Amino acid sequence: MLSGGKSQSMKGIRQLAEHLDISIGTVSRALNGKPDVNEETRKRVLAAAEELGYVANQSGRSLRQGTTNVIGLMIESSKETIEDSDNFFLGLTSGLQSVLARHKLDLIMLPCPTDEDPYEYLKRMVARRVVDAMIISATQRVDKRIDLLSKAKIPFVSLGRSQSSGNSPWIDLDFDGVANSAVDRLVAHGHRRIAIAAPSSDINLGYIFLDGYRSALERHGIAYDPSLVIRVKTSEQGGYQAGHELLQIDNRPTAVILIYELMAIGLYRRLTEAGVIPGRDLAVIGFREEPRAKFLQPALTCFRMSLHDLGVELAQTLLATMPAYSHFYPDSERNMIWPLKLIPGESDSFHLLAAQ
Amino acid sequence: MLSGGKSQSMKGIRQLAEHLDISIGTVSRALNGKPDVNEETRKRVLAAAEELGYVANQSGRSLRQGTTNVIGLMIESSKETIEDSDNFFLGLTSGLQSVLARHKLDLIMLPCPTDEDPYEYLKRMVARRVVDAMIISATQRVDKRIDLLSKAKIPFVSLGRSQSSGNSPWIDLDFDGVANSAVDRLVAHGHRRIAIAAPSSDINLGYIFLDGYRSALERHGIAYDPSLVIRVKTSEQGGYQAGHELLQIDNRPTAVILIYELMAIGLYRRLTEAGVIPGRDLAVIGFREEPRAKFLQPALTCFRMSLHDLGVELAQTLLATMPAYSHFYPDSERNMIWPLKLIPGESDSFHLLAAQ
DNA sequence: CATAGGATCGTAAACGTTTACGGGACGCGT
DNA sequence: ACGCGTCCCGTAAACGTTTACGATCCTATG
Repeated sequence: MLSGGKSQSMKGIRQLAEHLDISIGTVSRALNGKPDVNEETRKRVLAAAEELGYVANQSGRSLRQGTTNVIGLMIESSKETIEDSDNFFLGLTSGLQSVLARHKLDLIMLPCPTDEDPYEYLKRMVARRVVDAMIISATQRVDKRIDLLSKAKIPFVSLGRSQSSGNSPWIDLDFDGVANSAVDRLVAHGHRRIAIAAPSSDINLGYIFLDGYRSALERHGIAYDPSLVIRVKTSEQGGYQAGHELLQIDNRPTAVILIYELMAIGLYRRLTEAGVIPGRDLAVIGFREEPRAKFLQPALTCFRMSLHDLGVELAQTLLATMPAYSHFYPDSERNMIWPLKLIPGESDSFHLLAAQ
Repeated sequence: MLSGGKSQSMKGIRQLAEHLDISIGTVSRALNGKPDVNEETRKRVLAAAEELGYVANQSGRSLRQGTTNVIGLMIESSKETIEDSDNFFLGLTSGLQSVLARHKLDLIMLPCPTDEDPYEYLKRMVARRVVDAMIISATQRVDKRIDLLSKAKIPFVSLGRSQSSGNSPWIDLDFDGVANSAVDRLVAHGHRRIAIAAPSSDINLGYIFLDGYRSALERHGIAYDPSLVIRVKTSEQGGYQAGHELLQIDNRPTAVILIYELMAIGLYRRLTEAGVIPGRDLAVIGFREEPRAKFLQPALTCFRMSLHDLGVELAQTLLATMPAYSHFYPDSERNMIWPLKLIPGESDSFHLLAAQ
């Protein structure tokens, strides 16, 4: 046949094989780096595949070997977590992909529709066998998704620990540590009435954060005052709202800890409206990398981390639980508390002791 | 056999079939709503499937019918567009999914790694046949991806028109209209020196936006002054930068048009630092839904849109080009300019004429 | 009663790939 | 000459599903 067209429509491995006058089995082995194939012919095969633009059909491959080479990152836009912005996930994917790419694994994001139950959504995706493994975020305090994945024996790692996590792998931000050092720092500056803004404690991070706050107060011999705990959403609006409620507390606190930096923007605005100057009349400490808060004035004292690095760690933790890849990451921790770094600003720099 | 366990491990349609003592073909037809199956047995099948938690293996299904029932949304984090920040994509998916769900189509997001060429990435995904159709964003002024998809006969719609789009479907924001009415409005307030901040014109939206700006000036008999065009990134930093450059233009402009609302936050900050009050000393008009800009003071005059609705429209436009679904959307436009609504604020409310 | 035809179902091929298995060619040592 | 091992390759089965086709049963009609 003379129609050995250049970039003709490439149907499948079969066409590629007869174009090369080689059996289809050999072509497959050549492409997949299997042994038992002459180095000479392997080169020919690879060249031809490149030229004709052949890429293996994913369905056929998955069907045969029961694996998809795809890792799923489930995302949802819940307004109670600090993980629901495009920036957060795009930051993560960068780190995730840098690891996954080494193993020829692809990452896809699975956005759970707002009107669907996350559990049911995940169930569907898992049953369809569209991913080999999962990364879940916005972990709830009790999270059925974890049981589901465990039972289905789908490798996974959750961003955020949960009561449901038995010995399942997770990475969680160091809410406890952050709450503690925030309190420590404020107390060292002379503050005794320290408010805190956190989301509803259905979300585990809210729970842990608050727990760290309470234990830190106790450590300093400061009585826990429930009226200083402000329940708001972790958004800019939430910060505005927090500022509003803060101003109405009698015997106003002299400092406030925010669970999410983004809230600081709203908080500043509300305070400024009321003539209260952040950093002079009220100390503020924030939390988590948030580029949008970068320009605040006075500069926010906060805890930061690298989303990219977190992504890297997540990927490694996940792969370590997958038999086919675990040997690459022999001493990866199954659970991990992700540290954050204090970035001193001026929002909490005034000393009450000196001022009084 | 007595081991008709409840939620035993469900291997496939075969197990389901012999559990029901029905042929595997009938089960398949029953599940897929095909005719030629007794309504009675269909119910039995559906019930059993539900009970045993059977969901069709996606690979087998895709392989057979050459379709995946998955729509891909390609995303990348380029810092030059207005589509890569905050919750743009999460906002879109909400609308997209509300339409796709009706047809039992799933949406996945395909994040292009930052170190990979978007074109190559897309090519890989397409060749693998992992999606039936594509939605691409951050369209470039010339965009090879469009040729690729056209040639591969993969249905797609692009958010943003391009020189490369022949008669391929797209939806684009009404940059032209926005630029025109922004200029109109400012001119009506007496402004003659109107600056504009936009990204590099490799990005098509920058080009179109600027074009609208120029033609509007011309319409009003105002000479186009290149020194009033500020090239910055479409971020908060970009806005800050824009403010900075703006202050250094001699014979300072009295108004500025921003291509992206988020920039307003940075701009306000820079202006305030310099003692220039937005809305009094400089008129500002922004563009695009951006919740973070909601609290700016003075309130930003801007153009807004619903991301959800845009997602709906994108999905419909896409489905209209897919033979299997086109009859659902008979009179869907192939190309569309997405209108934005002017939300008057106070950032441009002062009249130069009155002031002088 | 014969037959047509509709309703319902079973059978088997096909989708594209990977991989276990076996076979041929060749080299080497005995 | 024979046996054995190595290297390379072809053959065919298998993955789970859908669907074209044909078979069976039942009913209505002539």
